[in-house]
Amino acid sequence: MSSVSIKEVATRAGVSPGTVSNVLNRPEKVAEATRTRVEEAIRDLGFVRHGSASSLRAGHSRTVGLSVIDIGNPFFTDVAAGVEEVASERGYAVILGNSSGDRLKEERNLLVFAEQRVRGVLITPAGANLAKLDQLKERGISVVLVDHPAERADQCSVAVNDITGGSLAVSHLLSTGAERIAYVTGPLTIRQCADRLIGAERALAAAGRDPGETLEEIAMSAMNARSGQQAAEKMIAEGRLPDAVFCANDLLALGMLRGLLQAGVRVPRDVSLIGYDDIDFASASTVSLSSVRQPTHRLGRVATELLLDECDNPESHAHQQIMFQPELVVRESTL
Amino acid sequence: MSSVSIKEVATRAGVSPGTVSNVLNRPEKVAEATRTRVEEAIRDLGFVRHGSASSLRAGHSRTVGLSVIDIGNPFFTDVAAGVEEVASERGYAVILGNSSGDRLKEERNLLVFAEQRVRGVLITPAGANLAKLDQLKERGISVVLVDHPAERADQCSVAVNDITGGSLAVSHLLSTGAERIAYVTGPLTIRQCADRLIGAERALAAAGRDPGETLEEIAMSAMNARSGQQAAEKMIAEGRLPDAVFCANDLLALGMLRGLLQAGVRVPRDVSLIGYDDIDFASASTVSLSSVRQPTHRLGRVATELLLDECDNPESHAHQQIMFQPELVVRESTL
DNA sequence: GATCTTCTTAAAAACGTTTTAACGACGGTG
DNA sequence: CACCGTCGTTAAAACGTTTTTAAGAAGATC
Repeated sequence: MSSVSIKEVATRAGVSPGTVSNVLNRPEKVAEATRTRVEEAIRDLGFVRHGSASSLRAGHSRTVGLSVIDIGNPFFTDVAAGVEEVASERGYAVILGNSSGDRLKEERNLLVFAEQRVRGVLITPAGANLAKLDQLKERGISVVLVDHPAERADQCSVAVNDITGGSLAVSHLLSTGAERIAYVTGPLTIRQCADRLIGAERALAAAGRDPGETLEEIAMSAMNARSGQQAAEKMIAEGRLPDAVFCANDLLALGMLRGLLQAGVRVPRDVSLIGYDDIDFASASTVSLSSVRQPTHRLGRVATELLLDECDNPESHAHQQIMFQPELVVRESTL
Repeated sequence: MSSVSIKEVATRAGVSPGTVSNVLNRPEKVAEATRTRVEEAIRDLGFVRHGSASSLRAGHSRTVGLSVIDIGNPFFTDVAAGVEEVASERGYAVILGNSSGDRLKEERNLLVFAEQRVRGVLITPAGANLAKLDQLKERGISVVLVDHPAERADQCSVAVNDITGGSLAVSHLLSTGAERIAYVTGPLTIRQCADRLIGAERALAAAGRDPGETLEEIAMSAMNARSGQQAAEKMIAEGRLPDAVFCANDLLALGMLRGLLQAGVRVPRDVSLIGYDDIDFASASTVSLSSVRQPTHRLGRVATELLLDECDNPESHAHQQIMFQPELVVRESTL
């Protein structure tokens, strides 16, 4: 209602609006005495800057857009937490969009971001909306790809090497003596799932095994615990248990674990099991789950730092495609 | 960069800027022919409305602020998903703030919301920042309390009855024959923890038990799986196992489960166990976890609907304090 | 054919800030 | 003593919308 404007602050402090603006944005430019006077006036009147007016005139806002595929997945939640942390530290607000893997929803999120004239966008692309992203850049909105390596050099991206991750997992399984391995995954159209498979095959090749003989793929439509359990039931029904199971994420692995134990299969004695992501619940499960850890929180932090650097130093900024390396975490399920 | 303004759309369509604005905001006020002409121009030029300019002039933005206590907790994640859903449906953007239970951080979030001139704020209060919330309302920003019943009638709130929830859990434990029950909780300064305790005591009283005899409180400083496991280890070290354990949330319960099983305690045969929240992982754990389900997703949806109703129909809007009822979910851990 | 309605569009002011160019005062230098 | 930077401040224009008021055109009525 009673919104205090910069003008009222100015009259109370006995200066011009321009000076108040300077106090707000370039405090070093204004004399000590007047500055404190203005700051007092601001406090007394409870003035808070009108972000819209500010960004209208300045040409850019202090907000970033974040579009994730599934806010319910602990992986993305961790990323989001990292993003929020950095943004908040630097005085930026985060506008959250959840695409649910839906291309249209993602497009709508991008439109909202464009309307809000966000300073930049962090996105884990779901659909093939790359063209839309270029449109954003033409509008002067920087874009950083999260958990998706950029194909081109004029773009920043932060990702984790999923091929390495797949190799780590399968090499480890081989080292425990596995001869037949099942790869339980989501749709192979998902880049992460496909890359982890490639890594798995490389590890087999490096060990002199024939992937066709050693590895069996079980692709589920969803990547949650329910699907994992269904995969387990299917395996058991068919009566051909592998020595080891590699799941494309921890939710699948937790479901698999439950399915196996319920059928009386001992983990890891009968079947070794490894997941991916190392979500918190991986270590909390009864047979604690081996997994491939990704620096999720850092992913979010670094992506945001990259983005804000690109915004604040557009000239000196060098685009980077950062690729983190995943890390093997051995727990009880693969002893 | 090349931001298309309403003016350019106007010239291309051969109308005035005002007419374009009408097409955008009151399409029914403008003749069919000109409207389609303007819409074409908008499409051809790739015009997107400048949100800042719009809210500056209109006096309000199409954004809501959401401040949660811990974005890493699946409970809040579910709430956030519900919020995002409704907001997105109605063309609102969600600005996300994570208070991490820190009072100062929460205050900073509210400041950011105020600067962005959000239309309204959804908040699960962490600190005692109720005064700050009143300041927001004076500024014309509506506030809806989430998972926290409003003390006053001039405020909307959405919560779940934690007293009932505590009763449900403990009544159920009693029905399985428990004589001595442990309540593993976070700090009792947290309203939810305290209310669930009250409910537990009521259930005991209703069953004619003496709370002092039957119930032992174990308060941990954090409410995660690690704390739950520590609580289990402490109980085992002291050598006095209760018949049943009621944990104030599922993270604690999962840790407790792991701690008990590792020590060779059988669940539910030796000790029954029930958690709270019914997060996805509750059903996925090896001994699936009984829990008290809260309508988390709905909590977020309803809170947002309430908020947007208050914004859009300020006159006809009636403040509501909605209290949902929790629901007992019985699984293997309390058979 | 003139006047009056009704419907549609145009023109201009306003929202609250940032920014640029200009200005005055003050010391220091020639 | 005149001149010239420097520093601190101000006045005014601009950002892209929305909204209000006024004007114009088309059609209807007498």
